[in-house]
Amino acid sequence: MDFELQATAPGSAARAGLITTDHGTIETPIFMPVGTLGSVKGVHQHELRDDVKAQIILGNTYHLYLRPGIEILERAGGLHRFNGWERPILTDSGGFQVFSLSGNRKLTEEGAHFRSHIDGSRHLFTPEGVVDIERSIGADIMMALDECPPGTSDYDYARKSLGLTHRWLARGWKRYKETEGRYGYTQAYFPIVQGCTYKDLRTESAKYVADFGADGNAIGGLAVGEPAEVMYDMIEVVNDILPKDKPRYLMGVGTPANILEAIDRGVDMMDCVMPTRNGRNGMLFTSEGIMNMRNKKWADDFSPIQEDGPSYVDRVYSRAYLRHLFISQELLAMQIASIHNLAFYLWLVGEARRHIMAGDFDVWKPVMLERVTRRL
RNA sequence: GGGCGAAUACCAGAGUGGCCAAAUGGGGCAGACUGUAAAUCUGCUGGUUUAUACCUUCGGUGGUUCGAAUCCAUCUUCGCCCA
Repeated sequence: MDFELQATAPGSAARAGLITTDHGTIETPIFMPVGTLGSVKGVHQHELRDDVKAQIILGNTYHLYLRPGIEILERAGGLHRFNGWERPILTDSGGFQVFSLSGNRKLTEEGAHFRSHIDGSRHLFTPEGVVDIERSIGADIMMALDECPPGTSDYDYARKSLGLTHRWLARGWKRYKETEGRYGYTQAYFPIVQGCTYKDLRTESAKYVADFGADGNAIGGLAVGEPAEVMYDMIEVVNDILPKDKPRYLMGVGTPANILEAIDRGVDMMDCVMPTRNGRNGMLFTSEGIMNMRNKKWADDFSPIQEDGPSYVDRVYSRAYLRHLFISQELLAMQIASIHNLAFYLWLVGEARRHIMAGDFDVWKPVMLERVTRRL
């Protein structure tokens, strides 16, 4: 994997770049749709590619390991072959599930002991084992196994957790270096900075992570309950230390506003379930603000979803019709909303990139920020 | 013409003397959702700008009772059955 820094924005830490993988290039800053189980919920691959214009999608190690299972993925020839997505894929390690399935897991030095949320069966994720699984999935970018502590963690817990994440990282990195891609293409391995909301821990972690010299570096453990301003502070602290010539991936973020702020602070890659999950639940993000499509105010609004929107669904379907589909619980409602939201997210980061390269990101961003946070 | 049964909030439907502004479901209104255990979850849904408070409601009218959605009489409407 290769990263070329193409431009930096005056008056900002924002940058534009190009990531090259064996499955194609990625223009940064980029938003990555989440496809936990190997599917971006409700969106066909051709819609993802041609309409949403996704350049890379996510899969999840924990979920894919449980279903369909590693053996099937290996026999399929990896996830790209299995799901028909020929562009890059990034796999999360399952670290976030350690956090979100907190009732069903126990952490030891060895690894994360899980109970499957599906059948209650017991499993152990070690840093080495997760690398092996991600090799089998065949992700272009593999994430290290980490612990993602809640944003409200106290200092002692955060410090202890960070130590574990770092020791796991060293073990995972060792396994990564000892193995190779099993389908004939290369796979990158991204370490993850943790440290909760404590600047000294974030600093320590960023330094520790940077020393591995990985192809890219991630910032984890944010947008997990802490105030947005604290998250922005942490991004600044970390990005001050992470190497400039490698992509920086802010994990699990976020709202359109979060994304603009993250880009402004030098983040290159982001992912979030928000455009798809909130879309399925009736929330639309647009360049004019946020709409709850279940609200009655749209019942007789026959104007397009977004007249100048980046996706065909924006122009073909009216707000009134989309509301009708949501109220009637039609599957199409969730599909339209997912495509629209993803296309909007990709448009947003594409515009950010364009303005970074044009040199007026610092002018464009505050205007856009005001617009995307409106409630329509 | 005769007999039986039923009428409850937007809809369906519990409740058969006080704990009933009235269960439950649907519908409606609004909110939440950030590396997806989520096509999920939460709140509200007679009125009074807030309410553990008051007012108006359970087909109509008139009674019984300290007290009625609940009991009685009668009327109206609907359904079923018999001629």
